[in-house]
Amino acid sequence: MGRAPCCEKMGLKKGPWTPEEDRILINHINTFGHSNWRALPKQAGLLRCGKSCRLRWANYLKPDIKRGNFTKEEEDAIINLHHTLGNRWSAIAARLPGRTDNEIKNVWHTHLKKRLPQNQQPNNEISKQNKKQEQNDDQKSQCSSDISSHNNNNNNNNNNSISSSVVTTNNHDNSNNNDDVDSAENSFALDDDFWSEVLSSNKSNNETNGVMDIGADDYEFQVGDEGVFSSSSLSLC
DNA sequence: AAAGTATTCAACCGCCTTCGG
DNA sequence: GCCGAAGGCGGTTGAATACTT
Repeated sequence: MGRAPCCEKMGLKKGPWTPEEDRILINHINTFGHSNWRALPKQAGLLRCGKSCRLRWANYLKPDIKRGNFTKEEEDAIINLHHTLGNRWSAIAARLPGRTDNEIKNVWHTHLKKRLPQNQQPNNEISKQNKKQEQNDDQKSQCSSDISSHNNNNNNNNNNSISSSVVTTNNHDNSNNNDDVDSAENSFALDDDFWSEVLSSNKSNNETNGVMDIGADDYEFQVGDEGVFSSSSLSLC
């Protein structure tokens, strides 16, 4: 039957985005949202396909994106999450607030992969086997995405550190994929514990709103307001 | 200083999944 | 239940930049 191209090839611009295009896209999304990516470029007057707009927004323009180098803690978290989840960058990104899947993927391929000893090279089968399970998990709760989507207003300053203890207990080798599936679930539990722990300790220290200290850096957040980091969204059900 | 090589990262491509008619 | 459109994801590419010789 043939697959329709993602966008009309004629007349649509490709390649790096200009500041002007960025400005147009940001203004349009801030005003109208992005309920329909395919229609968005036309409405906004951009000569881009919807996919390109979505990618630009998701990976670069979205306000809660944290730019700059990855902290040691973040890198450790990525390594451990990758060990657990495989190449499921979006799932990893969902656990690292402010970081995008593309960014994580890049940093993995450019830095982190090289650190692994030969016998710990990733086994991509993990990701395939876990995919269904993860989808079920995601359906049960939007907890992961909530983590990233609820920390608006913290961008730029939120040099928040993810404790390496989040996921550091998976030191088993990856030769047994079935074990990995189980371990993955266990590590999700660890993940949950981590966030609950962070939040509960924060609550005791800072009441409901204030500065969360996780690791070396402070993390500002508010509880309850729409669109901000909230303990209810992080409890991971 | 110039040329060659390596590295980084934004962006694209194509497949898969989801959703609505 | 089927089909097509749209969104989302991971793999890959290639231009820009950094580094080495």
